[in-house]
Amino acid sequence: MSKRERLSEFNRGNILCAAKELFREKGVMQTTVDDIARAADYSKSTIYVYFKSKDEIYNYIILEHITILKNMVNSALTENPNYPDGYYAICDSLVSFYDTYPLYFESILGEIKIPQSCDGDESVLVKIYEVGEEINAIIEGYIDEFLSEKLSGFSMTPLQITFTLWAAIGGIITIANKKEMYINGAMKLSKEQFMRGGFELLLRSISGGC
Amino acid sequence: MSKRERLSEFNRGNILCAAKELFREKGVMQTTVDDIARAADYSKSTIYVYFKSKDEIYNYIILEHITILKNMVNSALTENPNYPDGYYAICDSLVSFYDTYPLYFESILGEIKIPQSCDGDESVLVKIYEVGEEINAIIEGYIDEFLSEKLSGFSMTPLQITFTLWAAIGGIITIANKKEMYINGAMKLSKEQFMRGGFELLLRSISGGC
DNA sequence: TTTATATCATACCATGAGTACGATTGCGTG
DNA sequence: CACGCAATCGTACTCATGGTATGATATAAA
Repeated sequence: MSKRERLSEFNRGNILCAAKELFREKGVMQTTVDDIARAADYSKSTIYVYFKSKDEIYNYIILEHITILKNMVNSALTENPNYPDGYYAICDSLVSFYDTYPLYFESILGEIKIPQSCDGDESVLVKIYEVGEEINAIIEGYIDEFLSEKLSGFSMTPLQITFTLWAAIGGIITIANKKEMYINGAMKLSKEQFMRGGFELLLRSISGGC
Repeated sequence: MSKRERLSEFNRGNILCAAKELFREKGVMQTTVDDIARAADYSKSTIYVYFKSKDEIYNYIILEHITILKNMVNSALTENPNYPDGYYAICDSLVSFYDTYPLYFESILGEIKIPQSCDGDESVLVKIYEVGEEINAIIEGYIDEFLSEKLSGFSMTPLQITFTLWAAIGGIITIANKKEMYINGAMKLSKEQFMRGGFELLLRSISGGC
């Protein structure tokens, strides 16, 4: 990598870092491009040299976080290779990811809401997609290894099960957090207890059955 | 209701109707208040006589749609009072709601993303919340009636099960639609097949078990 | 006819994304 | 050292949009 490229990476990194911090502090919408420029100590013009738009900045941050998530899932399964520990470890990864980066959870779950139209090549979006695929593959491998014999009775492929669980777990975490008050009040449960119950219920659906 | 009030309702209805149509045609973000005024044939000033903000207009439309959803769920269960038909009927209601009103599905699932801070009384938001509660109650009644004996083995209350299923079903529908292409390509399934598989999996989790 | 209310048109403000452009800085090379 | 190129800067702009202000006009009741 040439010196030029390294410098460029350095600048991009600074900008992303400042943006990340501001997004966390005051939310994505409430952060203006001028804010980012000020915090990163560049002029606004320079920001637009390195990124096409605020959206692109956001997408690069999403890429960073989906990669973090991949690593979390990966090490969860490395440390808990058996069944059902691995399953719960994945769930815990997701929960802990939500707790640490609540801003990005939803975007990542649907692997980015494609903004209006994906006209340009938008290489960031492609990379995000690819990391999403890697996460799929990791989980699918686990499902495949430990559940294939139990699942001989029904017709879903490991990929389909993976996707279904992913969707259901994501839904449970989302609701648990959005409706935490309600869960505390009407069910007398902490959101953690609620989620745990949900994960157990789901597990029963793939391992249970006579 | 006085003539004055009736006129007022009439005007509010016209505005909401125009907004609804525009939201459907070009999306919520892409619709400006000026657009709404032009389409409804009022001046912008008048719009702001009847509604405090664009957000409030949006919330009234949400209220309308969550009520539609409540009626759909209700009649689904009236027409299919047994088990497991009722369960699948609820799922189908949600799917069909998504198909007809994709714009509002997500907002309604989390029963509205509370905008920044719910400072004012915001009576619309309260009403939305109440209709959400009514939907909960309807489904909870069904769960309670048909599954209570099967569930004696484990510790979840019907309300918790209702909420968990709601969250999981919502997650599955969301992902199925956002990732329809992927599901078609990598799994060779239509999104309907995928969702059906998911719903069956979930049902197994509450009815299965030896 | 007077008065209150609803509606209107128009102009305006504030914010924020993104652009234009000319000035400046600073490094590498002849 | 001097030149030139590329990065960076600052400022001032455009444009879109939510929301407000204001004073004019219409309409219906008293």
